[in-house]
Amino acid sequence: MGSVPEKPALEGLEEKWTTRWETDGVFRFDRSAARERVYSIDTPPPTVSGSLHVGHVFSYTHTDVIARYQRMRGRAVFYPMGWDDNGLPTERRVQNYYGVRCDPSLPYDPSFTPPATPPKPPVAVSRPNFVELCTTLTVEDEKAFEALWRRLGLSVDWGMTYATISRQSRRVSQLAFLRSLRRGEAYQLEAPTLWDIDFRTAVAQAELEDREMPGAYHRVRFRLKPGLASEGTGPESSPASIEIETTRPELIPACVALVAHPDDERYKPLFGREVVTPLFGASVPIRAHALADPEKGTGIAMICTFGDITDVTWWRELSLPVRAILQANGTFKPLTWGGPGWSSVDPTAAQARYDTLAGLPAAKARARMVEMLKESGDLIGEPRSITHHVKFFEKGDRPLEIITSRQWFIRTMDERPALLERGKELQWFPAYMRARYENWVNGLTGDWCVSRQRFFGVPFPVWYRVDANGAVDHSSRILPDEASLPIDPSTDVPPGFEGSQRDQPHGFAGDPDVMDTWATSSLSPFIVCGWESDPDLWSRTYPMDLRPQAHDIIRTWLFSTVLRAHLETQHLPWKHAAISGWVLDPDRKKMSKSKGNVVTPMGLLEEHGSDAVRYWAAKGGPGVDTAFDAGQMQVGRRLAIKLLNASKFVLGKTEPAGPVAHVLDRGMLTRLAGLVAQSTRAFEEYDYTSALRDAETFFWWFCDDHIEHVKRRRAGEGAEAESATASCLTALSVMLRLLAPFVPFVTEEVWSWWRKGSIHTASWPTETEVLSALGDRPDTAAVDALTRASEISALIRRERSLKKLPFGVPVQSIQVPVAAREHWTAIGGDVLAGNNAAAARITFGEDFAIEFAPPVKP
RNA sequence: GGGCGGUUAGCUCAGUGGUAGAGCACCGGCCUUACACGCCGGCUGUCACAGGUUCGAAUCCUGUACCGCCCACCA
Repeated sequence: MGSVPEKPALEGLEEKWTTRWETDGVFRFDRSAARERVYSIDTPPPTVSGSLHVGHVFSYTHTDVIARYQRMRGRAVFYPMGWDDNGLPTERRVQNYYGVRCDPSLPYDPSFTPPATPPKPPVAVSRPNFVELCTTLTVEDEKAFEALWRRLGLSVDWGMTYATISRQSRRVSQLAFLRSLRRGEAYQLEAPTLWDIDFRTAVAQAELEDREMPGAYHRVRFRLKPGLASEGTGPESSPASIEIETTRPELIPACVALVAHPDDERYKPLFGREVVTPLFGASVPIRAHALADPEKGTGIAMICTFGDITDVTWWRELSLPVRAILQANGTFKPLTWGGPGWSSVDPTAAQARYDTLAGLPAAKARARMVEMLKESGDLIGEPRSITHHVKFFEKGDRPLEIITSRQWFIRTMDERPALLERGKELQWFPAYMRARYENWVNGLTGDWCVSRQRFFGVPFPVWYRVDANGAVDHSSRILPDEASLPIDPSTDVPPGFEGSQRDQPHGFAGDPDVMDTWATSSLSPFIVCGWESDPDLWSRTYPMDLRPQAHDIIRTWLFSTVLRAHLETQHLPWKHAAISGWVLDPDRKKMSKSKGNVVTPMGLLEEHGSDAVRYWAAKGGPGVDTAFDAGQMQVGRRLAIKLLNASKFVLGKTEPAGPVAHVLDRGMLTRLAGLVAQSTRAFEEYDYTSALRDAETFFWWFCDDHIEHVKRRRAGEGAEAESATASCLTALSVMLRLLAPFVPFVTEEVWSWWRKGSIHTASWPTETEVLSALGDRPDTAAVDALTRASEISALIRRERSLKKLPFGVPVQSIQVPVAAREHWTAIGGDVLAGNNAAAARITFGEDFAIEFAPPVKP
């Protein structure tokens, strides 16, 4: 136990208590707790290569408030912290930070050290060297992140941090993958997939975003080939040519068909006929498909392999051939016209034209193509400028292409009905967020592509046999033992082979790809709860209680976690999902770096104090986007200061404390008991916002109204003074605990003045506990008296204020409204003492009336 | 185009059938032996709009407008 300082202050509380909490192990998870007593939280691992911003401070505070509440309720809180260091953002940061680029063909250089300043152009390093640099840099980032979280007061168990690239994460990711592979949920396929030409990797549907781009419609003429005489209904029904509109004329060499709606009378007679592509002279059929929109363009479209995902649908459903012209880096690949698959009525001309495109990226090829179409007269009119939405990788800079490649997928389409069921089982806070999830599940267009052609990630634990010709036989997989995981097939050698056989005839080859970062993140409950590695921990923590996260990653993290848990354990990974909103600028836009208005979180904490920032954050309820508001932080700071001062006052007299006998004290504690019940109910519904608001309102009322009434009585002696002393102490203890989840530093500080142990492991107050001071029953009559007392004091203060009289001018007489008469004996003393009216003459009447002492002549 | 939220005081937001609220801001007072980083008081509204249900609607229903978000939209 400490003592009450002379001049309590907030400065330095963060350092003092974060240190103490750490040394005392206040937030250490109790590994011996049974499952029923555990409350486990699936913390979002922030991306370490980005920087933390105000939005993180906001949403992580929400989780911490809940964690602290649950801990005080007696739960063993399992609250680990993760770092998402795996994936593209880290790769990009490492490239810029060190001035390197990864070249997987290079051998590992154990003596490599990065240049002091990033060179231009970047120096090429091997994949193992690159991964080392990623690891080095993320460790630095993680330290900075942890420092911020500690300063904010997150009550995580810092002995349980995890990283998504850690050995355990790689092991879990690979193990879950192998299990999925065994069950047939994971499969490999050579198929057209969305492809980022800069990162040179496949991307998944969940990582797409639309951006508005300028574009142009080009009207292009395709000559119709003569049909069989028996098919035509007359010469007038067979035009000489068909006009299509396209925004991507450069893809004409990849055209494999034209398509119109089956009911479109304009094109009905032409289905089955062929056209010749302009410039390249390839014969392609005219086909019918319901996805063709008669309203768009000329109502007939060209199908290319592949211009967009509709092309992929058409290609698949109409069983069309592939004519791929784009390569992985987004440029036109060299090819030979007249060869297999590239027939032309004039191969020489086609080749000459194509050769001017080969090697060009799409945008340049388009310009060249327009020139050629103009020359040949196949372009009708001028291109018509439009703006349209184009799919981008969310981290990418150029539009996605669709490229055929070998990728790993996890079956999701078949699971959609079951996933919708899981979504209904999950308790969402706020409830309407479920709709986001259901929209996403219903809108899925394909299985989840989980492979990425990147370097810093979890490798697929797969090797393939290499045949006699040195070609990789993807159908002949070699899988590692589960016990050997994690492995890296690019450096580890499969059982029964020698390292020298890598990539040799009759040898083996490692799968070159790494997993989508969500393929690891989706396993966060498995990673933290010790799936298949710590059965004891697993049995105490899984399924988890809470997934806190922001709404923008429902389609990625939440969805994929539900999917993986569903596939692996056939149930939900957690009971509750608490979805936080965003922090908005005052102009209602999402706060972002590009707007130049991001405040650094550490700066915020230093300026306002952690409790103050947490106070602001806790005012934003689940799912509610909240404006950044330094004013609210000031209010939070005032609350913290008030807590110091009020506590100092209450603790200024701790004895003698007797039974709570005075009616105002009984009324106050009855009210407090109701508040405790209400706050507890709110917290159980994740409505921490109400819990804060109500506790705060009560606290200010307690300070400004109740203390002002009882302080003079308390300063005296006897049973009535002892009642005041006892009730104020009870109230302080309860209020501090009700506010502790929100303002942990100041409440801990005050607690330390008079109590042993941390307030954060003290028990959450109960209604019963408060009522025990009142003989276990609420005293409603006392609440009535309390209300009367406040009303009369308000009337007196109002008059004093309107007459602009200092407190020092005593009240001479009061006419008390008769409504208060029955309580007056009990409350009069405190009301008069609190208003410098101790000597006033009291009468009773219909209305309130008051007279102050005449001013003293100087 | 589909879905989800929102619209209440100058600002930020509570309030989900019973007399319109809080904090901030603003204005006017007050050193009252916990706190001037404080206290007291005052001002402030067609509860977006239009219909409907109801004895009674900010609240329930229908529609509209606007704001935001998620998804779809590359011919």
